[in-house]
Formats: sequence, C-alpha cells, structure tokens
Amino acid sequence: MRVTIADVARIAGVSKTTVSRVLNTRDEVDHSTRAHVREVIDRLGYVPSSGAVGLARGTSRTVGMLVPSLTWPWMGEVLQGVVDTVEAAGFGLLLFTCNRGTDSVERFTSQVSAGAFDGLLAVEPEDTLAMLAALHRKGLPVVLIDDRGRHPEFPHVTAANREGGAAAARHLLTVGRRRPLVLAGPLRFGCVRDRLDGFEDAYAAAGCPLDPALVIESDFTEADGRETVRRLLSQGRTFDAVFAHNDLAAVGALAALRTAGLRVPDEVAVIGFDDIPMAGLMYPPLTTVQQPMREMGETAARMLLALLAGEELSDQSVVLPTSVVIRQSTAGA
Amino acid sequence: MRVTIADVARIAGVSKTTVSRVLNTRDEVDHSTRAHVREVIDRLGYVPSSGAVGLARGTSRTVGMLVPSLTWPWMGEVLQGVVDTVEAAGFGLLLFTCNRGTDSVERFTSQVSAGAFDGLLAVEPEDTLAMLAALHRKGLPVVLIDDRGRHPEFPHVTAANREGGAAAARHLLTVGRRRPLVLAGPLRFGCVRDRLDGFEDAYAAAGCPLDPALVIESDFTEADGRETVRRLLSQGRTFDAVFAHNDLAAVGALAALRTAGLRVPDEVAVIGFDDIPMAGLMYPPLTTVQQPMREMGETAARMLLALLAGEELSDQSVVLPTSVVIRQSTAGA
DNA sequence: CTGAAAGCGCTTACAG
DNA sequence: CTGAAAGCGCTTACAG
Repeated sequence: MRVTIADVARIAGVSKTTVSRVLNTRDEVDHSTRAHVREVIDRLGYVPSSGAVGLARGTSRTVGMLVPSLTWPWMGEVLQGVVDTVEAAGFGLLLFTCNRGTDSVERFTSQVSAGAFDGLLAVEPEDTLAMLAALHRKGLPVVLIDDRGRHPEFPHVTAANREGGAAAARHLLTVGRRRPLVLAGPLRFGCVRDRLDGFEDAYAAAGCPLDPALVIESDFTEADGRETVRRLLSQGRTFDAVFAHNDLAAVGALAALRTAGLRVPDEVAVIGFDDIPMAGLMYPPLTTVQQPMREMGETAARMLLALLAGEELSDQSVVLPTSVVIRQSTAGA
Repeated sequence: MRVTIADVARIAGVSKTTVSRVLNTRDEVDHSTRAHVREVIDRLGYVPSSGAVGLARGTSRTVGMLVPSLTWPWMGEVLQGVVDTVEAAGFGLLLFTCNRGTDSVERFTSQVSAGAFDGLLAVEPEDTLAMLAALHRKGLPVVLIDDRGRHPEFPHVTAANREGGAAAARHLLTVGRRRPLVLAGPLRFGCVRDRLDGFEDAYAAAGCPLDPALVIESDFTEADGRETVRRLLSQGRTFDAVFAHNDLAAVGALAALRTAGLRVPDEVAVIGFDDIPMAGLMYPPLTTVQQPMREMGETAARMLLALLAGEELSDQSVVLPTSVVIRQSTAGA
C-alpha cells in the first residue's frame, strides 16, 4: 500500500542509505545518482513516514500548544500566528486544552513522555504552572505566551503592559479626563498590576493622582464590567472616563453607561485593552490599547523553533509594544 | 534517558511481549504477573513512545483538522468542541490552515502521505475540495464540518439552514414585518441558498412574497453589510426588517441603520445568523438564528472517531437543529 | 499464560 | 561516493 524507502531504493537501483541521503543531506551523493533518485521519488509520490523518521531520529518535528480555552476572543489571533509560523517551518502543531480536570492534565503530560512533540507553547497556564515547570526542568523546551503572569523561569513573550497602561492614561489626559475609573482585572495577574502601575504613574506624573475608591478589581468579563459600573453609578460615584483592563469589561461598561443615560464619550470616555475583533464594531466603536496577539503567537513560535534547532535565545523575555487604537468611545464624533 | 519497554521488562523480570500485553490486551496475562508489571510501569513512570507504537501498529491515534482561518468569530467554538471530544478519546489533534497558497497545500497533503494522522476533520474547504476528495478516495477518513456547501460525497455535519431561514421569517412575521431586506451570503454556497429558500417559502406561505429587489447578495463581512444597507437607503428603498445571513453582516446593517437615523427595532428589525459571541453584546443586542457550533464540532469529531474505530456511520449526513435567539434587535425593549 | 524473533520504516555510524 | 547492518521502541504472529 504505502510506498516505502525500500521501494524507492529497489526501483532506483540503490541502497536505502543513498535514498535517505538524497532526502536529508546536501552533499555526499553523486550528482547524477541524486537526480535519478529524486526522479523515482517524485514518480512514486514517496513521502517518508513521519512516525518512522521520528522514531529513528528521536524527534517528532511537532510542537505542542496548550491553551486554557479556545473560545476567548483573542485566542484565534494567537493561534493563527502560531500555526502560520510552525507550518512554514515544516512542523506540525498538536493542540491541547487540558481544561477538564486532573484526568486531562495527566493525559497531556503523558503525551509529553510519549514524545508526541518536541517542544511546547503555552498560553496563560494559571493552574498548570507547576506541571509546566516540572516538564521544563525535565528538559522539555517551553515558551510561554504570557498574558497574565510573570514567569521569569520560562522564555516568554508578553505585551508591554506597563507602557500600555501609561499610554491609556496619556490618551485620556489628552482628551481632558482627570477623574478616571479603573476597571482592573484580577490583581493576582502580573499583567494587571503592570497595566495599573503604568496608568497610575502617568496620572500622578500629570499632577492628578487616582482616587483609590475608583480603582476596582473586576474579573475580565463583560457581565462584571457592566455590573460594577452600574453599582458605582447607583452609589453616586462620579468619573469622566473608564479604563478597563480588557475589552470585554469595557463593553460591559459601555452597556451600563448607556443604561444610565450617560453619553460616551461626552460625559464618560471609555478605553479598553486588547483590541479584540469586536472592539471596532461596538457602538460607539471602542478605543483600546492593542496587544499584538498574532505577532505574539508568531514570536513565541519562532523562539520555540529556535530552541529546537539548538540555538541560544538572545532574549529569554520578549516584550512586544502595545499601541492605542483611537476610536469614538474616547474621541468624540 | 527515556524509559523503554525493555527497561520495564528487565526490571519486572518478564519479556517485552508480556509488558506489551499488560499495556494493550485485557486477558492472556496471569493476574499476579499483570499486577507486578503494572507496579513497575507506575514506579518507572513508563509511557509508551507514541512514535514507536504508531510505527508498529500503523496508526497514529491522531486526527488532523483543517480550517481556512482561525480568526473567524465562530471558529473557536467549533475547535473547542472538536478538541474536547478528540482529547477525551485519547487522540491527538494536529491543526492545519493551509491558507498560504500551493506550497502550504502541498505540505499539508504530504503530511497525509506521511501518515501523521489517521483521519481528517475539515471546515469549509472551498478551494481544497478537489484535494480532499482525492485524499478521501485514497482511503483517508474525512468528515466535513460544513457551513457552506453541499458535499454528499463526504460524511458531514451541517446546521439546519433551511429551517433556520424559515424560523427567521416566522419570527419577523410574528413581530409584524411584511417587507424584509435579505442580506444574503454568496449565492454559490449551498447554505446560503438553503437559508434563502426557507425564508422565501415561509414568507410566501404567509401570503407575503419577497420583493426580489430586496434580496441582495453580500459577502458575509461587516463592511459589506453596512455598505449595502447604506446604499439601499440612499436609493430610497424601504424595508421594515433585515435578515442577514450571518451576524457580521447584521452588525454592519445595525451600524448603517444607526447612521441613517433609523430606530432598531421600531422602524427596522434586524435578525442575523450564527449567534457569534459578540451578538448579545451589540447595541441593541442582536436577535439571531443560532448554529450550534460547538456541538457541530463535537459531532463531527465523534463521527470521525467512529469511522477510525471501524464502525459504520448510521448517517452520512447529520443535520443539527438551529434555533432563534430573540434579543432586542427584533423584540423591542 | 509466556517468550523469542521478525517486522514496522526510517537514520546513522562504520567500512570500503 | 556508496552500502550492509544495527538500532530507534514498539507490536504481533508463532511456538510452546
């Protein structure tokens, strides 16, 4: 059924060794022999069995990718960046989301021991960090795409969260907002503290320190963003801007402000973080701090491929720039 | 380094054959031998090499998934359904998006010949249908997650597009709309024709045939939905509802209507198709015909796994029900 | 119930 | 420049 290297060798009248060399090495084969073997390979449509190659070479030319969820709004972009890069390098991508308890985590780790992939890309491994650290110590190359934590022990790529927070602040100051509400993400995340620090410092530097009562921990969901803003308004709190630590919460803020009859951006300007695909489609279109998700995926993949090629990483930690995308939720009509 | 079956055999004082049997067969091994080997396996943390098992058995226990894009708004749901199902069955999922020309298509097909996976799940393979048909004829099990075409030659899962179109019509009739605009998708897609047929028939059955001038082919994008509605309004066309063949186009319609100063749903009701995650977050929240994307992914994966297990499919074609999710873009406040 | 041996399809020293 | 042979880590008739 399957065409094997033995078939090619027999038909070309050479040894399997020679066929293998034509396939894998650049020299050591006579020019005309090489051409002839090539011709037979093409004619037969021979493709080496990836399983056999992997077994003989001890590598799979496959990378694993572990994500906590595939339905988060920005995950598609990250994944697309990863897949494009990995495919272009001729590697396969094995996808895992061990999000169904101990069982699935165990199944995942056993795939590692099984040598199913040579290296791992992981997004935000909140509950799996210990496991990843263990695999990493055992020699598995790992690169984190790190939206949440601070994991100096791993090579990782992050967005410039601190600068992003500062840029959000400068933008709000530019449009004249002196009293912003901060809808922070969970404070246990490093990225959240960074965004907050950058934002606070920029406001302080402008001689306009934040009101601590207007810095609220939220949970990155639309529902909580909406509910939090509703509650603050009903308590009589006043603010002239909202800085949400992600776009989903910003969308919730938009809804609560609308319900309360407050005009955006005239009375309250709103800025989010991420620039998920729907941000520009909201009403009003949402100003936001863009994280270059696709580029983060590409960069992480390139780092992992470099590691697998035995190269040293010039930087263990790559920080990609964020940028403010100005739309009508802060900029007026 | 790696613990092999030979290590286990040596330490347990049995043959590799026996270890293999403990691993793979239910009987043929003495109870106490089995227990002892199990204990050694656990103690050593032995996991069979997936490459070696695959080579020896001729299968990879991996399924491939081919998607045209990872950034479409509903793709995450499909993927999550697939991954959950495939993982639970102990299979790996290899992800491909050969969307970069001939090169990447070739690379993909060679992965098939390489035996990198045992079966394939594919979403909407517009430009790759001929290639998939060829692989299918050569014996590769393929299941299509079929949002667009009509591909009777493959096992596939679809949503009930015709019924969905009819349900959209009935809903609009219920809220008193007699003169709807249809923002159709590309008419070359089977799903588009089905949605249109169902919608038209239901309106005709209500004694209210559609105005052909109000059935417009669009391209499933927000920009085109917006532009089309803008153009029709500027031409003086009147309609009291919009049925868009996907949510993105419906979101565009919402924007154009807002710009034109038309109130939704009072003056124009809007209904979409898909129920993508952002549908409920729009202003006003978008009524839409829901496709069960995650379930489609799960179902397709289950079908493929059944095929790989050598089972006959009871149905080559599975049609999952759609349902109207009523929100404020048709229902008033 | 158990094991020796061949085989899956490659790669890679080693020898010439 | 080329090939015979061993080896990668398993499974599976076959024999006992």
